[in-house]
Amino acid sequence: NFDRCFCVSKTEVMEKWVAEFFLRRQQNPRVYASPLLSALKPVDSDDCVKLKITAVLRDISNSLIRGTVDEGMPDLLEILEKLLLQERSVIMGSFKSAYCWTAVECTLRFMWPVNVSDGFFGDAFERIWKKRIGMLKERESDLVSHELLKWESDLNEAFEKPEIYRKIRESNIRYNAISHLTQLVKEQWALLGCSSLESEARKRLLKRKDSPYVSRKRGNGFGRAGETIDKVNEELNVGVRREGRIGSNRENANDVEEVGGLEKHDGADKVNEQEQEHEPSLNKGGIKIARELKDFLLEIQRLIDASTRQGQEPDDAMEQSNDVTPQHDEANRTEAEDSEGTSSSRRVRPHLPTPEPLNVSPLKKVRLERPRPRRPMKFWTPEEVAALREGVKEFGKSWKDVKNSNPVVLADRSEVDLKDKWRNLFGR
DNA sequence: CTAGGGCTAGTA
DNA sequence: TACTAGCCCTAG
Repeated sequence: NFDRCFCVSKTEVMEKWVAEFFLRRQQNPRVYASPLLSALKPVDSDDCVKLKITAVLRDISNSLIRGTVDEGMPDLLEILEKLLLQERSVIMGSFKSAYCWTAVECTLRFMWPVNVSDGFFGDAFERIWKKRIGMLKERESDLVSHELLKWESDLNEAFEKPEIYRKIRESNIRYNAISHLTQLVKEQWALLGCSSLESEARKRLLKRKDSPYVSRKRGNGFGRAGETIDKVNEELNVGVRREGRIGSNRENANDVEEVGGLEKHDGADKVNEQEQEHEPSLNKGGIKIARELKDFLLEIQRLIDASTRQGQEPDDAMEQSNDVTPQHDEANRTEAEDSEGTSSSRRVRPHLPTPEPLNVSPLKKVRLERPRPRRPMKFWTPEEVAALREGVKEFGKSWKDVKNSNPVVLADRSEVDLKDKWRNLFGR
């Protein structure tokens, strides 16, 4: 499948995989879905719907991690709804609840004054419930639930009855909103199944194992993988146990938990738990899958290397990649690899150069280049000491404030210098 | 950002 | 060698 993909459009598939890889990672806080997707200008195909869903989920997750539920959230949810409909998925109850509580929370943000007429509650109601939700009603969206309509009438009533306004104003809507959103995101991540790279690795493994699942149609890597993956995992785990050399017994305890598990979780503090769902879970399918995935990634690496360095055709690189530096291969092979099929044992680990250290901090960069020369010794003038005394009298041992209290006289002294001088003057 | 230990150059 | 003033480093 990999080969075929590369015949169709190598870079396109690669871009999608790279985008998907980044979107699924929680650890990179600088990845924001929209700019990443627009940078990759993905074509509008069925494949892309899943990638777009991944992107929207990443945005929602990021928002939840920051703890913000603002009016960008209903936007995201509406986009997600459209994408799910494109995929002909059902809009689940959890989605409706999440949308409802988000809408309420967005309105509640404007209910901070004690009286209805003092704030922007009216504007918010108009904007969110009349316009936004009005449009949902027009197109008969599934997001318009009974719950939502109930809230609409309650909020409407709040204009007339101060006690209802007060009651709503004082309720903890935010908690519910975050809980439902967290639940929604968790479910949707689970429904997305494993990443394209991971499913590709699994497929390749199955081919090699000559499994009955090989002939099964599994999509192109961007299709839904939910229930088939479960079966595949089952098969893999059975295989692993039967072979009895990869994956020690303690790993089997984890087999029960699967990618598609949708157990109920309520509570805003669960945001990070759902993030684990779409992270690569290498203890499940076992070490073997991990190795497959790694091999596969290394193949991509070689491909990129070959095409960028020598301007070679990627397909040629693929062919050649199977027989290079055999002695290196031999040296690095483990017991488990030895007992595998020949096609995999012929694979080699490319010798990659040690990456240059990333000097993110400008301070660190200076330190790495050479040790900073010592500043020349400079005795304190009486003016400086006087300024220090004055500053301490006013601000205490807040050296930053002391320095700011007389920045002209103390221009040559750092906060640490002030502290050191004070220590010299009045002992430790 | 601060506190506190440690280092260095100068001096008795 | 001991002491001091000023500067440096780094944990929290």
